[in-house]
Amino acid sequence: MNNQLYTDVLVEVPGLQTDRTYQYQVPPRLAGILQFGHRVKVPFGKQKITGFVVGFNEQKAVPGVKEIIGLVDENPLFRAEQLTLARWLADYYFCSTVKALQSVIGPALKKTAARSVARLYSAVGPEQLPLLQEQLARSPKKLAVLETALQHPGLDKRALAAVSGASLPVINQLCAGGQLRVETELLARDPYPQYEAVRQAPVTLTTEQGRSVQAITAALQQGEHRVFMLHGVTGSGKTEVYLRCIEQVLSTGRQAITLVPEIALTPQMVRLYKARFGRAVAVLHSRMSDGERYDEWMRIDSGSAPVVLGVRSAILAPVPDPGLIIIDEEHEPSYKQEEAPRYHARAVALYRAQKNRGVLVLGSATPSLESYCRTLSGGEYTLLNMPCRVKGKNMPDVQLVDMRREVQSGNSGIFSLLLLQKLRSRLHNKEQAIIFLNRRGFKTLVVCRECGLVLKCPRCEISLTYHTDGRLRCHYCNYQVQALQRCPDCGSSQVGYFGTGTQRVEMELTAHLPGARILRMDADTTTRKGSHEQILAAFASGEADILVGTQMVAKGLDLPGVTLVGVINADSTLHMPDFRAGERTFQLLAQVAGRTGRGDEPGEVLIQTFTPEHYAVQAAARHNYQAFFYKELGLRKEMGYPPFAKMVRILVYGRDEAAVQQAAEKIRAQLDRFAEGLSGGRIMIIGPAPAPLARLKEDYRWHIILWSADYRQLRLVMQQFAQASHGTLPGKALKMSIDVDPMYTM
DNA sequence: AGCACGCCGACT
DNA sequence: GTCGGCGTGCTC
Repeated sequence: MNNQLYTDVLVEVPGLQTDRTYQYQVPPRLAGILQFGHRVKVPFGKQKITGFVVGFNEQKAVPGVKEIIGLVDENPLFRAEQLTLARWLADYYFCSTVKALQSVIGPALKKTAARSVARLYSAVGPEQLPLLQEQLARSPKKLAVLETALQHPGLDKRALAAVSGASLPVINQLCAGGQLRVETELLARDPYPQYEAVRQAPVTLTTEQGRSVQAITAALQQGEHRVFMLHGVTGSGKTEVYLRCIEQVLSTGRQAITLVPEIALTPQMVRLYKARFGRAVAVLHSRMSDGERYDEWMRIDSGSAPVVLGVRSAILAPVPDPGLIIIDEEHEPSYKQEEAPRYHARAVALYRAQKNRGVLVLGSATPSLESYCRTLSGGEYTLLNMPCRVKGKNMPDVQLVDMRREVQSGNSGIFSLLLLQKLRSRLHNKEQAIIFLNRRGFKTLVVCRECGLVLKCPRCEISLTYHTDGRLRCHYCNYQVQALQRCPDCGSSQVGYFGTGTQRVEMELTAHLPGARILRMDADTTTRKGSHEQILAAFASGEADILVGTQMVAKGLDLPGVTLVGVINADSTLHMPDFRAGERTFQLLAQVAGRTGRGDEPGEVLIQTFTPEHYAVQAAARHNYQAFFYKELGLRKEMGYPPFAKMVRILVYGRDEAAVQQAAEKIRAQLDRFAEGLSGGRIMIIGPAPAPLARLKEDYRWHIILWSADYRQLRLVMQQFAQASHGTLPGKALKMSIDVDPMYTM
């Protein structure tokens, strides 16, 4: 259908960040065969590289046009919509189109030889058996094989050998001689073959669930683009709402994508979907083999799996007509890809839903500020509230312990007296407890242990970080001040640095509670695959009294035998040098506070903190999202941070610190020049400053952060910069990354 | 990424 | 005088 002579190819050259296509001549032997979406081998300079066919021409555009060498795959790998999506990604996130395309068609590129079986059939019919017996009188093994093949058609080689008692070479001879016919059958890998659709007794929806389902299905029937924010506390039954809505969208002949965070995509979750939709479900997650993912991808592409359940990258799946996209736990930072293209699955979902007149449902107990503020009056999202737990379970009691008082009364240990007392009573009653250590803080954080003051940058409201040169620095703008001996607020000399590890907690716990059986779960004890589950299983079966762990225990908090959860340092994430520190602390504490007490016993939560009056801590303790939201929103507005602005972060990194700093300074000067030429909304540019993670894997890291309420202006600056730099830096040892809407500024 | 072109220092 | 340093630029 295309008698085109020339083709546009998007080339894949490492180190070359270009959105240009290159024209190649179509050799006669590929005329009529070469199609849009084909992966091809092409000459490029002196090398041979791969590229993707993205267009055709009748006319030569370049005098020295070269010829395509050949096809890499038999079939095209993508359709026009997928290229459009890749182009959007490349444009929005300032990365090369090939890189974006490679992400969009990821699994298709990793095509592994599909598993197949060679089934064997006798080439002669049973009526010829007497004749065979005569012919093969001197080859009893061959005869036995053919007789077996007649009796049991369709065995594979090994089975045929076993049943007939012959060896494999005999069978191979028969195949070669044509007496056995070989049929190759492709096996589709099904990663979850054991979960088939089972009819269940229909669940009766709560009033709130019913209302939410009705609102969403009504929109689905209208076939209009809408966005719903499903704000439901943990245990309010959001999943059932999702399943009902998917049923509805399937009935209109369209498809649904559900995204869940990595840790939530457990076998139980898959079982739930498979039980409702059976083989219609395709699952995509990072622990699958390339082959399994490829098979699921193809089932999606062909339309035979209209229900997609997966992690972040599933938002790129080749679903033909996604009428419904659901993002569960939409606030989770794992939806942001931390390598190019640095996309946020929620942003991609919004794009696809808009383009496709689809419905987007964002579910969370602790919605991101970005999303929730769009439900306010005048916003474009519709809020659906589900404030109650199903079956009338109550939220657990949360108590705050002021650690400053503990210090004042002479207890400078990790544990408050109250926590120790409660732990002892749990041990006595043979109940279990979890100690949650919010460790992801910085040892270099400066805190007054008397009044709880944390030193902050006067310009950025970001916590200052202690450097070994004795100075305190802001990792946003590079503000510096000499380290203080005394607290500037209360004059106390009890100024110290934060940092408590799980090992130390475990040790001190053993000292305080001799005889208690303690399990530790953190990055050190969960290196092996599955060790995470093993530790939780051991704890669930009562092999230990206390489980000590970091973030990752948060998902194991549903254990019914647990009646106490203790949080050691609620503050440590609070004062991370990041503008989202408060939001992340609230989300974490709210999650902890919301997850216990699912058994019959009411759960109890104890949060130790140096700043009990902090709004994020207070709101989490009271299960009050609104209180947190409005306070945080006010602060963001004051500072002009997202969601009131769009933010872009440029990170420069490399082995040579001086070169890194110099390059970062050059970039800053360049950005200033680009920004100067614009009239419009103001663009804030700070840095270059050493990134909070100033050194990572041998590389020194400096960054520049830009933000503006006027996103178009910011884009104009960035577009000029991206064009000028081509995504690369002069000097071989220097690297750069551009992060649009960064989740972390570390 | 490779590989060319191109303009300044120490060698036969 | 030339050989070669790797800075800058291009690859259909």
